[in-house]
Amino acid sequence: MMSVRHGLLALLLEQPRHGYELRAEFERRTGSTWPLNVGQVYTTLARLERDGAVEGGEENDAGQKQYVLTGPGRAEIEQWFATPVRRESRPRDELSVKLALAVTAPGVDVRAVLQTQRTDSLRALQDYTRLKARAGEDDLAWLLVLDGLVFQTEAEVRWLDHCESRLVRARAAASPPPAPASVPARQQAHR
Amino acid sequence: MMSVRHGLLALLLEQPRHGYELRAEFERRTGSTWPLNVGQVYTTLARLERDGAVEGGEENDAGQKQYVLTGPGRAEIEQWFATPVRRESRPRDELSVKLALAVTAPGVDVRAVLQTQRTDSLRALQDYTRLKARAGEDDLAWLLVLDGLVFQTEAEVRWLDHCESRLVRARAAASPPPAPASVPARQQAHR
DNA sequence: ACAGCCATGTAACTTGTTACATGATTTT
DNA sequence: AAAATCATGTAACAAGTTACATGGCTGT
Repeated sequence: MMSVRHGLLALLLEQPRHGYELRAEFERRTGSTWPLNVGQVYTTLARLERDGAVEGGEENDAGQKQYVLTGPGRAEIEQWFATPVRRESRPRDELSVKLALAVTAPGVDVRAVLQTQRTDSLRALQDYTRLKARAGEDDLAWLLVLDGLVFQTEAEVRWLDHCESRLVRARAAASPPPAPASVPARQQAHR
Repeated sequence: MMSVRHGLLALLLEQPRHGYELRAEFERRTGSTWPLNVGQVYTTLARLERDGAVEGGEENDAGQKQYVLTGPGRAEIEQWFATPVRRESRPRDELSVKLALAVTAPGVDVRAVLQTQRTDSLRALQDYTRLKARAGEDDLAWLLVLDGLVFQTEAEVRWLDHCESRLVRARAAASPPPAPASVPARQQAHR
């Protein structure tokens, strides 16, 4: 995490900016996915100033309060860019947790959970494709983010399919003793 | 988010349990990825009790404080299973943000960022494969989680490659005017 | 006796997030 | 004049997370 904190630092690496401008830039780059509340920019800036990463003294020609990176702030953001994002440092994946617990929870239809999620993920995929068509060639950052969403969502759908087939195999192995090879037991087709 | 909260509720759906047991079960299902601090189980249980989702009155035969689901708690967890995890409700993806901002940040070598991340992701992929080999066939939940990590990480690597080629294309389009078709400019091969 | 696990909890903190208040400037 | 946008901020809270305190019980 700390995406917002580091995001703001990264924007300040380009030039001094004021709060409202930071929000606009941040949203322009990352697209309207994950909209950023303006209030959060100010709270985050206050925390950054508290930590000595930025300074927010001087005012603009207009009455706008400019924030500038300090030395430690520059070090922090450079460190961020130089360090890979590790999976252990990311928040727990809610979908993984859900499925891991759904497989043994009583009264929970895992197939239904999978199906609901797949439907929604496929719908999301369509949305992204539509957005990509509308996004111009110019906005490189936004295009990359969108591509990332597409890649992630495609992987999610593949994983859901994979879960389903693994579940089927697990149940086949669990409930009936190995069926005779000659009669390929007709699973009940519907429901 | 709320993975821990809902995770605990899901475990309580199976049977009443006490705090320490909840941690053990949670970690067993989701594997040692994202380890769960015991303290967090108790803070989360306190919040769940505050919200009327669980009740933690009775003590075990041993001196263990058992927690049980309440009606509203049951409703909440069933709602969780019935609702897909939407991308908008997930935390901002730190890697997406990083790359979106890296492409225009001055003095930041995007290729280096991509390369560092790719190296780490590939290493993670190896770790997961090793873990999968060691995990028994029995632990279905843990296997599914691991598969999820593999799918996610593979998608990430593909995305990083995709970003690199898009960057190359964008720079080719930006810096030199379209090269004559007859001389298929030999890109420098190494480094 | 000591190490180590079982077990429960609390204090303190971080980041993320929203709802609200307030005013200036610009557009309609 | 009214509506919208620019602009700054604060109060309050949610969820995650860790470090620490405390005690019982078990095996060596």
